[in-house]
Amino acid sequence: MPKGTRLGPSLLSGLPGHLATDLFTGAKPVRLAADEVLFLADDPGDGCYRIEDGLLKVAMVSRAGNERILAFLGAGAIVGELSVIDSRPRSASVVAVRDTALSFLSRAAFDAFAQRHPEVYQALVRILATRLRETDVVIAAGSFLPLKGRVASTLLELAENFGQDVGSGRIVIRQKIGQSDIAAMAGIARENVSRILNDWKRRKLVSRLSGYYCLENKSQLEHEAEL
Amino acid sequence: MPKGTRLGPSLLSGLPGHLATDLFTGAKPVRLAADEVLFLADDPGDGCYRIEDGLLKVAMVSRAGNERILAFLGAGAIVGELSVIDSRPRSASVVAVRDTALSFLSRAAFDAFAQRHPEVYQALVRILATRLRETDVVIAAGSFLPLKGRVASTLLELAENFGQDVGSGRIVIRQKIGQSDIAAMAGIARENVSRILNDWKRRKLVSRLSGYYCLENKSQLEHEAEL
DNA sequence: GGAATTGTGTGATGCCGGTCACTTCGGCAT
DNA sequence: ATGCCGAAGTGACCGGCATCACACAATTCC
Repeated sequence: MPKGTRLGPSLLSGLPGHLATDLFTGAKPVRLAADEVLFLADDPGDGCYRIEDGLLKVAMVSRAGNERILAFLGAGAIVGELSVIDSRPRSASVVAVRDTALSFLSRAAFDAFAQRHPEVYQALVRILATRLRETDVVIAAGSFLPLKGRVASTLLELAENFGQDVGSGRIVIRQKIGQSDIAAMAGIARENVSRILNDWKRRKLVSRLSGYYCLENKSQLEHEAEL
Repeated sequence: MPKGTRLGPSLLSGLPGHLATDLFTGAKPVRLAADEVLFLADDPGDGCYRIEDGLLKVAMVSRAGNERILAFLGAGAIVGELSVIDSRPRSASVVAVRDTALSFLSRAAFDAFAQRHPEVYQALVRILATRLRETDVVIAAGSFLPLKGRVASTLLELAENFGQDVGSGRIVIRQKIGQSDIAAMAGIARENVSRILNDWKRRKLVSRLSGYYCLENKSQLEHEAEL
């Protein structure tokens, strides 16, 4: 029997334990049903949320209706902090992928808490730094990589966040992600994701395990993502 | 005679006055000649810099040698903070565009100061939030906009940072930016920048004022950048 | 002041990848 | 099972943009 279940650690961008619980005690619970929107880009924003349970999708939508997915966020992640920090409108839209439980923290409450516990800023700085590095990688991928590379890169990112190692280097992505989601993350057409994924299935780089995508050969995928 | 010289405010991402001076007193001065590199992506990083004077270019370079410019940073800006925050390697390369004077602050010095003045974290959070929003815009542009749109968007970004209003809505970009720079910022081929810019010259959207590009009609450009 | 170097303009060519138009599959409810 | 509907495969086409290959400024430098 293989080793089993290790959860992606820092990549959910959570705060260190006690801080999170302290900060969000008294936060107002919010529930979202699947496909319900939390907020839209350009909405005014006066608070942030912590994901207690469920899955959210962060995306930008063009006037033409195309969407570019910036991230999927799971339990423990903070979402909507930017507006709390700089009081500007929301920079992206957030929708629940499935039923999700959140805690809402108003800017006022945050500010009050932060006044008493300046350490939150330090934690926030770490979170933002991580996000910044991630988006830099996305920009680099979009600039330099051809289709395959971007898909590989996307798959690896998903594996980081939602991967579960099931022995001999095989990693299952334990979320029902469709190929249109992958397409929107990589910023390419859905049809091409199909073609590429099939090619990789034939070459045993990925497989489908009861509905979930599974990386059979991570290092080879990493190789596809280079240059 | 027109109004003249107003400098782009927050977009150089500086810290509020007294903090910056306090934080960087005792920082070691560093000088870079034009085209000298400050550091390269993946270098280990153990400190950050403040730009006292001059101009730096932040870019990522692909294995194939193509470069994607993330930002130009001028006096007052902080560069290299990410590595100070999370102790990871530099996320991008930085080169001096012209002779530049910097102050170097080691991570140790930063940590020590931050311990005594937790407000720096709050300021840092603001800076990072701004950067995050900027890169989001870049991703959106890269995802949704056609060539012209990206060039327009790039020009407007430059105008934000280095624009000087010279009356009747005309904005001169007071830096010697070549069209290969614009190309690398927009992530497109240099030749196309040439074609597009000429088209816009004919249509009186932009002009060349003694070697500097000048936006004749900002709102029209903004329109080109939409959808 | 010319030569060397660097930046800019413009056409011709080709290909990557998006779009269209289907077919086929897979899950889920009747 | 049977039918339904959304997701996944696949080919044909075609257009936007990179690339190549230069001519032509415009600087910089002896």
